[in-house]
Amino acid sequence: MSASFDRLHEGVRRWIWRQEWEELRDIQERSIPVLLEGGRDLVIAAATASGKTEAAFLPIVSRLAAEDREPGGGFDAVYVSPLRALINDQFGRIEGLCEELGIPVVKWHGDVAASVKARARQRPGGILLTTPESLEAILCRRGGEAARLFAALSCVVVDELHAFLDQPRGRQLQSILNRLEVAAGQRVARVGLSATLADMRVAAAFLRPGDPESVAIEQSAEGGGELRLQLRGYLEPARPLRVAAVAGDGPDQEKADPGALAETAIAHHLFDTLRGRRSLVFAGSRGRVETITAELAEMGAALGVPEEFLAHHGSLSREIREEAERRMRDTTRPASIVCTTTLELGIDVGHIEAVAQLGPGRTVSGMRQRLGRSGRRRGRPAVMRVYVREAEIVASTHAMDRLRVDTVQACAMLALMLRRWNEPSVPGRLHLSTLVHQVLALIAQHGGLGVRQGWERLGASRAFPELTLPLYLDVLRRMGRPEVGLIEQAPDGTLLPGPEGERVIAGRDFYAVFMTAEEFRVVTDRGRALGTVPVQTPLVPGQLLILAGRRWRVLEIDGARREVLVTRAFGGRPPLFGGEVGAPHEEVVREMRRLYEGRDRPAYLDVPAAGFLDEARATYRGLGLAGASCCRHEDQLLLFAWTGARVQTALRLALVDRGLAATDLGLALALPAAAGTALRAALGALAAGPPPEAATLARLVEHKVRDKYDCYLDEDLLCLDWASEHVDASRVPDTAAALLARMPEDLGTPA
DNA sequence: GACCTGCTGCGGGCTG
Repeated sequence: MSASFDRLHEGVRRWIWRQEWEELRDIQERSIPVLLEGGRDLVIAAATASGKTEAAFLPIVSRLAAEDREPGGGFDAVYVSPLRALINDQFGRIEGLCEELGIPVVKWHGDVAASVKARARQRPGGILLTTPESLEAILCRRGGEAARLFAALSCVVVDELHAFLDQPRGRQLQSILNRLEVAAGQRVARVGLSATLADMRVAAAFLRPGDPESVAIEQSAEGGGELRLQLRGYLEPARPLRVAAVAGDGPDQEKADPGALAETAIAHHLFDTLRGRRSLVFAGSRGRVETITAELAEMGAALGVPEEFLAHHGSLSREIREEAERRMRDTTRPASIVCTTTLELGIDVGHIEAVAQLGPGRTVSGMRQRLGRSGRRRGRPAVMRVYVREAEIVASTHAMDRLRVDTVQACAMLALMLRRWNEPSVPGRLHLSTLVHQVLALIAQHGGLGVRQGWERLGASRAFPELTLPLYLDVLRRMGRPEVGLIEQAPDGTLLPGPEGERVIAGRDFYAVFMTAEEFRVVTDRGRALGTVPVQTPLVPGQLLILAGRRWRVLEIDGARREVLVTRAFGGRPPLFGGEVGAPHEEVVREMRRLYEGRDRPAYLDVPAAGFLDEARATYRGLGLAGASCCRHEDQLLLFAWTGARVQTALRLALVDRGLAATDLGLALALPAAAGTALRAALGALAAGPPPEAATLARLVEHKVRDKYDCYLDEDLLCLDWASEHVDASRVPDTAAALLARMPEDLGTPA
């Protein structure tokens, strides 16, 4: 077959023959030599379904088979996945191969029976497939056994690596990787698998924070197949007919909602192009999944055709979601799923012909990940349609709406995706909530922790790369305050759990570093679990509700059991899951500016979308933005810094700090029209001075508690942590100077 | 600031 193939263990080669593979895939050829040698960290980047899992496990299993390890001497390799569903998928793929060679494979996550885990603990060996949270639980509950369980550990494989980047969960995993190496008493090779990375250095830095240069990188050359992109525009009429609303008639009232007409037109297009095919529709929010799926289902019902559009998101029950996934894998009949980010990761839903995305979405990497789910078979194009809605322009339309921000943003993101750009990692994030968690976890694992030992594990090890010794000590002092009670100090200096710490560590949800909101379960009168709604959702009996793409009426609410009983009905709206969209990355904003200033129309725009882009450029010129940083719109000044969220937040807070009422509109800051002179003075001062202190600016923000253990931090620590994520103050002077240089002389004339 | 993700051990009752 090939040189790489010949180097594999005989049993592995036999298994490959039996699979009737004609050749090894490109990424497998490349990864096998690196991993057969062992010891080396490696990032494996290749498209979905390109054989990444085998690229990692063929050589790892080969090595284990050749070494003939002592049974029960500890797990030889650990596979970490962000999803239980992925562990179940991978178990099926690895088990057959390992069985052949007598290497045990054990699944370990929340759904696995305690008896299976007990057996694995008694005779640990082979490959352990698990989650970060289960590893956390093993280390915390069985700290004394960790050395025995992981004594033989030679390799850790992290699947869907990009899902951990920049997340509290990723920081926890980095700390756990370090704790595993300490337990093993040796350096353990780290292997990361990902489909969507554009910048391999980010992945390398995640995998081995102290020494990213040493990480090998293998990228597949395959996957440059044909790409079919379209951006479709839909016009939102300014005054939808309100005839039915006057009559007060339930279901029809929905049709009078602003946006319902464009939404219906989008649903019609989805129905016409996707029916009879296999596709995914990324709707952007759970609420929109529900309304679109319900609309598609009703179109099908009106035509009397079989149901083929299914809903999939995080508030639907496992039963409903797995049913949709099974239906997608059934190749005998067509089906499409309307989903949120739930189907962005590698859950197996079979071959997908086309992908649709509603709205520009939040990130370019998300867009690439979604596109990657289509056209997975060789010779098939990847198809993606992006749908945007824009309001009809009438006399009262706001300048920001006339700038057609969604259309221009979607254009910019598609352009950046085609240039293979991805959002980089946010530098300098502290993750103090996760640090608090890891201090408690280390105490739980070892039954106590020396102050110095904690610093070695969390700071010096680079598990928290931005952590300084003084900040670490500040966090410990805060955790030890009597009113916080997370930790106490024994006479010899050892850190022990305080009363609150005992309570937190003993809790069932200690192992996860993210929060879960309280929810009601929604059950049908036939006893079927549909999903959950946030407890804040205002619910009364008789109320109408859309869930799982169907319409329901609430029969009864059982507050004690946190359960809502529903029956089939007509009308209704989705539960209020809540939320707004944030600003895109700076590079996206820069690309948007290039689009406003350019003249060419990308080929992938349909006629209405091209019209939106023309209108956007006309507005841009009309507002004088080609030469000016600021314009007047009615009673507002609009300030365009073209910087992206973190610098713009710093600028806004610096202006607020100087008494100016600045609000963030996404692409621009808005100030009262009368503030023109004061704005000029404030920008002058900011341009001349040193950069403002980010943590001081954060004091102006009220709701900074976001992550699970933020509630234990004081205002000072919270400001540092919040600023490290949301504020880039270093560029405020330059940005202020640039704004000032392009400030028009006369701000008094309305645009 | 959208979306998503995870989970132990024990005691009591029932079955074979």
